[in-house]
Amino acid sequence: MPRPSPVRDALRELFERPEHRTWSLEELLGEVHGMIGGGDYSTVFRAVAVLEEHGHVSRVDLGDGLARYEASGAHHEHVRCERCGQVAEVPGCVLADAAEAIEASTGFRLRGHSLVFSGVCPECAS
Amino acid sequence: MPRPSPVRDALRELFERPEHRTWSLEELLGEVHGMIGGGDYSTVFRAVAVLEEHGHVSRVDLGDGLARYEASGAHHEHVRCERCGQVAEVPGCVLADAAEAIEASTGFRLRGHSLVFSGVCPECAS
DNA sequence: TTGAGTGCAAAGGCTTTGCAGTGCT
DNA sequence: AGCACTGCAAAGCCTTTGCACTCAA
Repeated sequence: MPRPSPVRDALRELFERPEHRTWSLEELLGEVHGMIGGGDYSTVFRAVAVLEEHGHVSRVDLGDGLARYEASGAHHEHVRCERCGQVAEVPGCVLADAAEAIEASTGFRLRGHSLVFSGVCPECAS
Repeated sequence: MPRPSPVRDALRELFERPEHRTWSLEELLGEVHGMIGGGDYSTVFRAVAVLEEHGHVSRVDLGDGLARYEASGAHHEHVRCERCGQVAEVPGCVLADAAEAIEASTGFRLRGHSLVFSGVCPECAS
């Protein structure tokens, strides 16, 4: 039996929050720090790696060179502002229908996809 | 007036080839080396940066941590094999229709998107 | 005692940048 | 001479790993 893991527990709790957003490792570290008053970058890194292996979280790539993680489950895409980096969510999955056609045309057996829209958010546009 | 740039010229020629694929910096360096017998990683890097600024090529993120570049123009998505890393193209753009709905729901003004499907290619599946 | 969980520090891998040399213009 | 283009080398940034320590089982 594994011994208690405050860091991983904090992360698990974090990812169970109703707000479904993406977290970079640094943001996760900050949250963990606030929750248990400790924690280390590498520990967080390893903890999310375990959570990812167990299917609790998914690593997402928003194209800004940072690894981000989100709770598995409700799948959706993201929009990232080219100017300020703000990330918003796109409700619903736009691609459910496309998958089948793509499998037929490429011969690949699809298992996932990563879609990031980029543009300018309302604040930056004004 | 800029003086001649063998590296950039080679790259421009490379990106004008009919085969429309993505290139990592290392692959580009290899090609350039084969074309003009010289070239350097950083030179290639700066050359594609210029080409990108001028809108001739686009940087694409396939989610494997490598920067890749493709000729601007015909836009399409990619499928990357989770096992061997092979990249295939998805004919047509699946997302033309979705953009408008997304702008309405998020308030972002969209300028682009990055979509990568992942799965298992025919070779790896067998 | 044994090994999972941690921290600290350092290694890796790729991208970017600094700088001095070279050759057009 | 002035400056764009290059190469080489080094700096940056994140991610990932090594190692030694602590503590529950």
